[in-house]
Amino acid sequence: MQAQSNPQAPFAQAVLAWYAKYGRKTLPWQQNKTLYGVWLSEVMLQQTQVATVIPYFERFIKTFPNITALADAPLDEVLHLWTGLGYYARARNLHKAAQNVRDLHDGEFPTGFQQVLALPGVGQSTAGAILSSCLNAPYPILDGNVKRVLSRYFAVSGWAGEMSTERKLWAFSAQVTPQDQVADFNQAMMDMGSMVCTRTKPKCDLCPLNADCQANLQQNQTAYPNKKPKKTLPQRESFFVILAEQGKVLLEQREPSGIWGGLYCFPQFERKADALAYLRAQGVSVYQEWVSFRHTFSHFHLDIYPIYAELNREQDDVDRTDWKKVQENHAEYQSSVSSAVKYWYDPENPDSIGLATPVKNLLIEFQKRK
DNA sequence: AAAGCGGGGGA
DNA sequence: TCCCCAGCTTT
Repeated sequence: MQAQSNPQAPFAQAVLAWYAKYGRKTLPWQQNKTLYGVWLSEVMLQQTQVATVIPYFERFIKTFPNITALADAPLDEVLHLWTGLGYYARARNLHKAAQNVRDLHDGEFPTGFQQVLALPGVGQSTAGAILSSCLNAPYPILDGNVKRVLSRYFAVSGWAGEMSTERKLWAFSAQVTPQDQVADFNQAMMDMGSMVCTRTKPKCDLCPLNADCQANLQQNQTAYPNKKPKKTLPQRESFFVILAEQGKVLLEQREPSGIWGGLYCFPQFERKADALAYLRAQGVSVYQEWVSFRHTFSHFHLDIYPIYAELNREQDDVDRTDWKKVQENHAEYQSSVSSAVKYWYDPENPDSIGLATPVKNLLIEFQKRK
């Protein structure tokens, strides 16, 4: 989809005039713009607000100054730097995309819309955002901020998760996007969405579009965009076994896809009896139950019950086949983190691996109690 | 406690 | 083509 309006359109004029006065112009990825940096920032900004992204972006650029450096890095290192940002599939796709650019595009980030769109983790809006921001290419975008501005301005009814509503919003975005100054225009739309056309208490008196905004004229701004139909989330529970020995903690790497894919976690059990059976198999009879807490995903609540136990190898003579395997895997880890299934993590001397937020917090709790 | 936020992948 | 999935921050 290409932008359709002419550059003199009043909508774009008003938005660009607002941007000149109030828009964001000093974000880290707006300085010395490169396709690599803008792509990285756009992927981070999916599902995540600007203020949260900034420190992560700075660390990434410092560690991986160019896309080849990112492609050549171990995935564990990428997930490590992503720890806390959430939606870890984004990090796996980012790494894969960097390798595609290295292997298929000679290490140069592509400039054609279809080539950019083909990169894993890049959809229509992100591709448009990258090429418009860096090259002023006239592609419309449709992130959450733009959706809010447009659905209010045009009084679009229907939840944006429905295809028909999504199509309407894309058509409106294409209609209002000018042919010139697209980088500033798209940035302005995102800035207006986050600074003026906010979800609650929109500052319509400061909005350059207030005279023609349907929602403002009707004084029912917060009716748009229509809310997602809500359903009660199912709840599950999980018992996290925090097994310690000599200040180190046993972690396992999760499957490459699904929840917390590729991240390292404590051994997990759906039932308490299974967690205790596991401990018995390790020759452990004494354990502590730490206070449970809830971690909420988009589709379910997870009630986490941490069970802490210490292993003391000197005192027990139980033959532990599993234990030997752990030791072997630990030895293997010395040469390559990614081949490790299980290993002993030393919080005093942490490795570059990805950790889910509850795991990271429990490791902090573990250190506090030591 | 609830809402919000882009894209991948499988039905 | 549609529907389901995912993790954290903000309100």
